[in-house]
Amino acid sequence: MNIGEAALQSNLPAKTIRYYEDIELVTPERSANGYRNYSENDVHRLRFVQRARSLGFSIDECRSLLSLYRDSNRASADVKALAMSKIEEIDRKITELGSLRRTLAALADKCHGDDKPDCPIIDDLAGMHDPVQ
Amino acid sequence: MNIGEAALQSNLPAKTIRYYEDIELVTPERSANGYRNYSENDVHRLRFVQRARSLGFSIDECRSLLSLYRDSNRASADVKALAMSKIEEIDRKITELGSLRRTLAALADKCHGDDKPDCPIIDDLAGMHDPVQ
DNA sequence: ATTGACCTTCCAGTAACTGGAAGGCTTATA
DNA sequence: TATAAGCCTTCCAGTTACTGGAAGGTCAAT
Repeated sequence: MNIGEAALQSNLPAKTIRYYEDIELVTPERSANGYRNYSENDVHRLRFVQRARSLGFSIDECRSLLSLYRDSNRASADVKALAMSKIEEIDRKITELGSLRRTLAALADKCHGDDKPDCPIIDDLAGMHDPVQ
Repeated sequence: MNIGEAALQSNLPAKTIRYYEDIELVTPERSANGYRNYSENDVHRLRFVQRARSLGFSIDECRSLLSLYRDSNRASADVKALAMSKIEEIDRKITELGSLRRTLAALADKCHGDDKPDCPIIDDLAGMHDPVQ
């Protein structure tokens, strides 16, 4: 099938699919007219990548997952390890965002948010020093 | 002062500071020998940016914040609005990451993680279809 | 005079696309 | 048969916020 149909079936923009061919992630055959010709198998792989990407796996991790996917002898432990390290990464990010949020919320809370220039947020960013310029 | 000292005082790599000049975020004078010459004021601005960046503000948002900072007539409401929208953004990200985590954890939980090929994580990514090649 | 630490510019690469231009192919309609 | 719409192609450039490295100039101390 042409790239447009593959895009519909994989829920990915055609541009992205071309990009995936560029980086040799999913490489279709070509039809006589030079159009990309995606097999069912290719579309499976595209969908696979689409799901993995939306779960936060990087392209490189998708590459690993795809080769684990293709390799019927792979151990499920390998896949689980990838997933677990991804979970840890997510936990780190959530913690970081949480502390970011607390800081910002504390600042916003102190700021009266009216039309007067006095602003604790700016003061904090400025390190409580004299205003610039 | 030279860029090295400005780097120390602002807690930013020299490379990054040069980049900030490139994009006209913080633009120092030059000494006779062509070296960048950072004033106290410049360093304030660098620190300001460093703090704002570490709070998750984008470069463009830093630009807005800097001009609010410089403008003694700005309303604190403007700054608060920026902070609040940043907080909402953070909340969205945390929610997203949380649901990602739940999905991955559920998958990892179902996966026995041994040396056998049967793996629910891969099966899910594959959309439970036939394995690809 | 020469080392070493600092500074300069410029070029290229990162991640993962996205937008747009210029042009070829296909299919339907007038 | 002409042509228009809607696909498809490649290639180039831009995005975000830096980071690395090469080639070379400057400064301070020995």
